[in-house]
Amino acid sequence: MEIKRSKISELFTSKPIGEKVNIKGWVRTKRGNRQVGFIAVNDGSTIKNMQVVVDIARFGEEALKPVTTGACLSVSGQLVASQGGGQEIEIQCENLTVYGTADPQSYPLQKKGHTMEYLREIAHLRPRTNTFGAVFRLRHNMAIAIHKFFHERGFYYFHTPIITASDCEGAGQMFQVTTMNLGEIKKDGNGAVSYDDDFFGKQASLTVSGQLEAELAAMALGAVYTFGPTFRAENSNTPRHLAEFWMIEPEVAFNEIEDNMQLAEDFIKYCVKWALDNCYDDLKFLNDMFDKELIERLNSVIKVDFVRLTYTQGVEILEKAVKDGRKFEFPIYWGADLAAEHERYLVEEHFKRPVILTDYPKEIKSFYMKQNDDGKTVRAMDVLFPKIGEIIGGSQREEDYGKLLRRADEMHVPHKDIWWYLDTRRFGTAPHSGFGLGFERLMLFVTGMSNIRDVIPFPRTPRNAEF
RNA sequence: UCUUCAGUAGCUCAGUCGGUUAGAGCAUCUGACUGUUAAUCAGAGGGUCGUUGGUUCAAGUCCAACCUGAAGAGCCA
Repeated sequence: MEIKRSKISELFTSKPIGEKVNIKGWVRTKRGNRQVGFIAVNDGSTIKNMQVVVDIARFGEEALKPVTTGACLSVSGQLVASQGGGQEIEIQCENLTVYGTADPQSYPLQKKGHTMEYLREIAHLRPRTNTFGAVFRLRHNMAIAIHKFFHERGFYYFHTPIITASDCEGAGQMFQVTTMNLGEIKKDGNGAVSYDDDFFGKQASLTVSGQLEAELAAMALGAVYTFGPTFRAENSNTPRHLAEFWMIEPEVAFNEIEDNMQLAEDFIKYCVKWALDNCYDDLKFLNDMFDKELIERLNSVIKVDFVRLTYTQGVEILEKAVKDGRKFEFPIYWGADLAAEHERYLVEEHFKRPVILTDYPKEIKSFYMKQNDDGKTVRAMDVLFPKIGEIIGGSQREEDYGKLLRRADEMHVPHKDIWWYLDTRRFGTAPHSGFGLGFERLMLFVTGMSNIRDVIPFPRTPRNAEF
């Protein structure tokens, strides 16, 4: 008789002791002696393994030969309270089918731990480890939390283009998109590449941000957010950068910078709380395995108020620290862009909690940010987090057509590339604000992982596009 | 892109002042064991010392270039 398959997570929740159940999953370990075998099976539904107990006398030693680490099984039997100490329940095996074997000589995952660097080389198999199972379950949950947060607040999920012909944000080097034969590129009279015959009839690239298009949507739908892939061709080799990453960009009409800050703070707290409420088993594993302060840090972030101060105040604190003998590698003065060491000092040493810095000098920020009356600063905001630095960058946007135009000119953004963006300031302009958050940066914080390549299934970095 | 560190068995690493046949733990295989918890115990097999070139009587070890990985910095999210 066929028994309906249960997910292991369901069995651990409902614990139908005495019932006949069926599970399907992959072998993590096998132990035992001549009389009895113990198989730990994981099906991805939870970090917990189901222990399957096999009476060797009944099945024969040969039957267990193909049951090795990595093999895929279907197991039926009675769910019983475990006689051993390591787990609450287990399955007394009555029927065992091997769907797929995994040759132990060549299967790259062993029972013992591996380094993250090694697991990156076998990214096709690393979801089968406890660590990456936990990370990817969390990744899913964070995506759900993001959509729930915005949906509950009346935001619309707005899809901005992946392929774009405008590079106006200046957010970084772009990947070019073309159908031209790179072996025979057509040049014009001046030796410049001619895009007339290219697919779009002009130069096109992968998006570095959906912000400008999200602003268009905010000017109609009121409150929107994007959540999609983003591409940067920067040669950045750090544990915090990817060439392909996912970004969340809310944009809200009538929000001033203060509303924007509140939204950012509420948003992060909502996501962190979601993880604590819905992924505790996985967090506990990551906490015990990699980062002993993870859960404590997550709990603390949802409790404290983020510090809010202006760039000018931040620089004053840093200047005072220097006067008191604190050494920094880079000089600090009003007008300087803050280096990572400066941000870290403010967050980790001075305030010891998340910090939102606002009102930066206009020279070090983008053309679209709203200018303050002092003529020197813009209504930018960066949310700085312990361990990972800048997790959010945002601003109130310049809604004044004339001021925006002047700023675009000063920063050499051609009008012809952003005529559609400028139009929003000509037709029914409104104060509005928004921010961008790198999804994998949030993942770093929530999982406690230390390298961004370990919070995305298949990382894209310079010289690496395997899988 | 810059700086620093690393690359030796399937994995994680040791290898002293350049000198005999390159070692360990885990994994794998064989055997033992009446309920194991990263099971335990005994034994066995397993090496292009990242690549190329150089110095030397002699190179895993010294030098150079390159490749790969990591950390920090820059750029940013």
